[in-house]
Amino acid sequence: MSMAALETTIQRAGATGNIKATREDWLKLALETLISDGVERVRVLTLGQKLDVSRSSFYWYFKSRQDLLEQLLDYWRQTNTRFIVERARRPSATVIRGVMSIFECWVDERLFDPRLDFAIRAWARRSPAIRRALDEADEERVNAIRDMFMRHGYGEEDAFVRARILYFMQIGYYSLELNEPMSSRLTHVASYLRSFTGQEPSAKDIEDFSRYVEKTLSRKR
Amino acid sequence: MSMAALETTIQRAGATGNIKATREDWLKLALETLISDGVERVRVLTLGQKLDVSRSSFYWYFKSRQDLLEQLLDYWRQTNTRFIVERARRPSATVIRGVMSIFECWVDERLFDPRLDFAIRAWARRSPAIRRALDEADEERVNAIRDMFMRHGYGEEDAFVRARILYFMQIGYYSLELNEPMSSRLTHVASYLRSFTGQEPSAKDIEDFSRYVEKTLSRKR
DNA sequence: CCTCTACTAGACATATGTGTACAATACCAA
DNA sequence: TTGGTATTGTACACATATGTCTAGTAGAGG
Repeated sequence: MSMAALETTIQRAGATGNIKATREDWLKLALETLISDGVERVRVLTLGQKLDVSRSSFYWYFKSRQDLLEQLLDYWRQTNTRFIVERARRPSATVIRGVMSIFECWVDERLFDPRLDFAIRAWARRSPAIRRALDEADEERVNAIRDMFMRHGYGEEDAFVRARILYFMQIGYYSLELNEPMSSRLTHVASYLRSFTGQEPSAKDIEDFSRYVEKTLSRKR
Repeated sequence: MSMAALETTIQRAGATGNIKATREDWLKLALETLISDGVERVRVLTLGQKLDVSRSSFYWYFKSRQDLLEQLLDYWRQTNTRFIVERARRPSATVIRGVMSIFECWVDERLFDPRLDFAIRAWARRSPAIRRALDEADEERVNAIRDMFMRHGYGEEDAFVRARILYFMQIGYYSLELNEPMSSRLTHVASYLRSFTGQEPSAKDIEDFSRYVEKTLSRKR
């Protein structure tokens, strides 16, 4: 039995009645649909068909489609921004190490899911409420990175510009959806660290980062 | 009478029958809708309502909704990539001037429309055909920028990385939709030129670029 | 075993979308 | 003025979406 199936069983053991799809099943599928297809495709009917469950079940767990969408936004709020800010605030011996901390988010999708972020960006184009939430998140992220640079002695203006370059460049990278293997991406790490900090990374810096990435990939999912 | 209204009159004078909405009216509105709301919202019914015309007129000009969408993609293909490549190929005395040529696309929406590009990116997530077209465009753009760096003596690997940084950073900037006034953006031009080329821009470089931007903004639309 | 409860199915009402068939209309030219 | 042609309107058929109401049903606990 797979982990996912096991979890589902555990969830269902706690429940009492005639359950085919749990609230979590609906939420998880909705999230996957948001990520891969965009909000427009998050539809009660379609989700129900995929879960092999009548639409009316949906209305037991959720007030309406809008209710579901709001919970998807909450999920994004509580995940994607939090880890970037946390990593940026983490104490570091050098700027290089500080930037490396943030880089961890770019190589570990459990810390930052670029496809979810993109889906929210597309959503924000048509919804002022989402737009506001996204602007707040972007500002919070850039500010956290800027503060990291400032802690390492960069002036406020310089730190701000460097934070922007680091963050914008990464968002742009994700926008292209290149699907490069991690090995190719790693070959550029030294160049990026040099550009972003203006300082030369040591061999040990690069080595430690490679080791971190390897460890992360091995215990993936 | 406005320019747009005049053009419309001229167009209509050439036509013969009972015309309320021209083929160009449909295309233009569809493009605007694609840009501001995404493909999903480009709908025959909705467009017809906005043009105050029955849906059946649409089927006179276009075979189907799919037909219209393909023409929107063609429009994007023939505009957004062309000018970047053209500017990147343009002969330049220094790298700084070369990068400045490309920067012209980032400040003049007639050369590159970031919102259209973003709409195509969102579209590509659900359509393999669009995905292919977009990958080709991204590669063509990066290669053109890389070649520009190589013409100014950068090694192939270095030129490639610099091209990516320049391009990714700009796509990321547009993804955030910051809506900064041009004056704020201009204050960072010297820093960007320095980062992207590794060389110091002259006072005249900055001055010339500011003048170009001013000229561009004044004759806008 | 029986009942309560948490969930599910199916029918209904309504809205919005695509695409087709054919009649109606307005303008130009003969 | 008369007719042809290019465009548009109306009506129809069908698909897909949301949300509500009501009658079930499966399984845990008494």
